[in-house]
Amino acid sequence: MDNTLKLNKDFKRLYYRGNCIPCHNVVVYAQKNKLGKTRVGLTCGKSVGGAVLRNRAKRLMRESFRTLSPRLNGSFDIVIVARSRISGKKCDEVLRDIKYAFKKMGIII
RNA sequence: AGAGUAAGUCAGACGGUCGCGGGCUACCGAAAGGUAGCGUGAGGAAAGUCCGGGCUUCACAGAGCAUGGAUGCCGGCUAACGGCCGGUGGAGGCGACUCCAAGGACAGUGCAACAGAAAAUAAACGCCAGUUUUGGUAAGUGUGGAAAUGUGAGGUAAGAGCUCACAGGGAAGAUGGUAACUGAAUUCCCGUGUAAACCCCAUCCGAAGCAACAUCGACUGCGUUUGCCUGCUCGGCACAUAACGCGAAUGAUGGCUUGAGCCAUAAGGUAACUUCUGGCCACAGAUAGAUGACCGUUUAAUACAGAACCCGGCUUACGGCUUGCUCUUUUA
RNA sequence: AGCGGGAUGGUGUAAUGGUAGCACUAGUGACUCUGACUCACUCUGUACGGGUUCGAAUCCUGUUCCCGCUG
Repeated sequence: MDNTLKLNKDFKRLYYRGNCIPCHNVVVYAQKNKLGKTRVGLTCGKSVGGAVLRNRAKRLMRESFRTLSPRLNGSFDIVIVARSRISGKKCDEVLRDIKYAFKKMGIII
C-alpha cells in the first residue's frame, strides 16, 4: 500500500465530489489525483460490530485492495466504506465487490 | 443411565505461496532510509471501568478538630484493597455443596400508609366491685408484615407470671477456643420493627489523570526592559530592531515496557501465601492504530471476543475436555 | 482511551419508600344536517436482572442503551 488517507477533510472531499459505487458489502468512493501515487482510506463504522468484526472487515478490504493494486490505471484517491452486511463474509465476496466497483470506475483495466 | 455439585485445564498444531508491525546483526548510503538474514508479534476475560497500587504533575511545616466519602463477625495472607484463604453465626438444599453490606435500635432523632380500640408514655368497647362517675383489671374484640411471652392447671369479686409444670426469651457467665463464638450452675419474665432512614462507634482516605507529564524547534500573541504623549503617578500609543519571561492552541520526540516478572525443584503452612536454589528474558509495544488471504494434513478445536501507561483483584460474556463427590432409577 | 450524567404511556413532563399523576395524541359515545370546537368515558407505564424492606419508580448492586466533556 503506497499511502493512506488520514485527514478528515480528505474523506469529506471524496464523499462530496468523488464517484460513488455502492455494492453489497462495501461502498467505494474514488477520484483522480495528480500526486502520482494512489492513496486509500478505509472506514468502518460502529454499526459493523465490535472491535473484532471491525478489524476483520478492515483486513479483508486491505487484502483485496492489495491483490488488485498491480493492475491500477493511474493515480487515485479511494475511500472504501464497510457496510454492516460485511460481518461474517469471506475474502472472495469482498474482493468481487471491490473489483466490480473499480472496473466500473475505470480504476483497473 | 439420568440429574446435580465443586475444582482444574485448553483456547489449536504443522507445511507451502504472497503480505503487515517491532527488535537484533550485516551491507549500502552524508543523512533520511533501503536490502538481506535471524528470531518475534492479542486474552481468559485484552471487555465493563467497579475497587486497590505503581508512575507523573499540582497542593502541603507538624498535629488535632470539623465536614465529606468508603469499609464493617473473627484470625491470617497481601505492596494495597471493597480482594483471597481458614473459621464462627445465620439462610437454602434429601445430599454433595452453595449464599450472606453479618458492628450498634440501653446515645439521640425520625418513620411505620390502609386497616385496627391501640403501631409505642397502651386502654376505646368489655369484665368485676361500687352506684353516676370512682376504683381494680388486662381474659376477649373481623385488622395488620409486626399486637406486648405461648399452652395447661391452680387461683380470684373479676382478672393477672399472681403461683406451678412444660416450652420460649433476656441477664449472667463456668468450661473450651488466639479470637469471633460456645454456652454449665444461678436468676428474671423484662414493651416491636427499621441503620441498603438520619445517626453513633471503630478503621482508612490530599486532588487529578499518559489526551498526565517532560524536552525540542518554528509561527503568532502578551508582558517587562525601550521610545513618545507630559515634570511625576495612572493610562494610552509604537514596536521597524534587540534582550528576557509567560502562555491558550499546533507539530515532533520521549513517557512505552524488566516487572510487587515468568518457569522448574525443594522447604514451611489445613489453605491463601511465603522463602531458598537454578534458569529465562526468544515473553506485543502499534500511533487512523500491525496477526491477514489462499491451499493441504490433522484434530474435540468450535463460542465469547482485539492490547493502547503498567500491575493485583472483582463483575459480566462464552465453547470444549478431564477429574472428584452427591442424589435417583435399573441390572448383577 | 480517560471521565461525568441519564432512562417514567405514542410524545413532553411530575411524584417525601405507602392506590404512578398532568397535558397533548389515539379510540368510543354525546352535541351537530355534517365537520371542527366542546363535554363524558376508555386504552396505553417506571429500560432489564437480582437484593434490602411488611411494601421499592424512589434505597443498594450488576447488565443494556443513550447523551455530554477532554481531542
